[in-house]
Amino acid sequence: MRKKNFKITKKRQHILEVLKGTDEHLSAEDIYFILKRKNIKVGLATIYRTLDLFYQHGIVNKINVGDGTVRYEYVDRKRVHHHHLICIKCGKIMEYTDKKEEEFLKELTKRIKDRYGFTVLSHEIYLYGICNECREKEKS
Amino acid sequence: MRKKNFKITKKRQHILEVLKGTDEHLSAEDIYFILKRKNIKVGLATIYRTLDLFYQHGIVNKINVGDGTVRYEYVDRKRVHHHHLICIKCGKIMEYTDKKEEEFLKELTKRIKDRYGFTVLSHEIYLYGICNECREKEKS
DNA sequence: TTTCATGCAAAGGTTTTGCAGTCGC
DNA sequence: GCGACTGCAAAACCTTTGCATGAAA
Repeated sequence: MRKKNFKITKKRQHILEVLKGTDEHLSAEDIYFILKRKNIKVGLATIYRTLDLFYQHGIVNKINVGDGTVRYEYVDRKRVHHHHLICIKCGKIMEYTDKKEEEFLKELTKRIKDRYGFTVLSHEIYLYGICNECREKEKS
Repeated sequence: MRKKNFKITKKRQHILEVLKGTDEHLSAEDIYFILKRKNIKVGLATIYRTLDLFYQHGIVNKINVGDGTVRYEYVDRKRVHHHHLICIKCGKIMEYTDKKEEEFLKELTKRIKDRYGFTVLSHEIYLYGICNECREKEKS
């Protein structure tokens, strides 16, 4: 997995650490400011380049909820596969897991292959709606 | 559905027609050039504004496959609900439908509500992989 | 005739790129 | 020392906005 010509530098480690240490879905700019607050100076361009590198190597996932930025999350191989809930009121992104979904997707992949000749390699599911907090607020 | 202060102009009709007349998933720029080729001159800004208007009124869906643009598709109420297959080689976007998926999503919506208190209102599923044509090409 | 729609150009926000300097191995 | 990494600033890109003009009801 680790191609040659791929150096593990301090700055890259810092970026990875930020991603590992949060359950939020961060944009490049988010990471830039988080590091800045810790007095770690990394240029935005470097962050973009590093995130792309990580993505090419399967170290992070891209999340695209249509808010004008690409967000990233660390791929933790010890965790169950998950998907995302996006609140259309406050924009919060949450993760969910569902056992039956895994089974379903496995079957779906097979059906897609049979019907369309398309080989599914990965999937993204986004569920849009109203989160608990926003629903409570609306009541009042 | 049709709010007041919403005029049906020639240009808006042209834009809608383009969307109705294709099974591709078009960006604002795509639409701009398609109209241009037909000698119909509509400014890009107008297309963006119109697409947003259509979106607000549920006339079109947004598709976000992470290629740096937002794409749109006409919401045909006579068609079954569908989701998208995206080829990671050629970038082609295809649609698929799956009866069992509909059932599954209905159940999933209920489980999400029970477990997370999150009310699902809509969903997007993107399956990434290799399309038939690209797989054939790879063989050779 | 009043209100909304449009075009143009400018601005906005995010991401990428060129290049000179720096660091890791 | 060489090749890869970084920062900065500029550029590229997609999308939005302000404003004067034009079209629709």
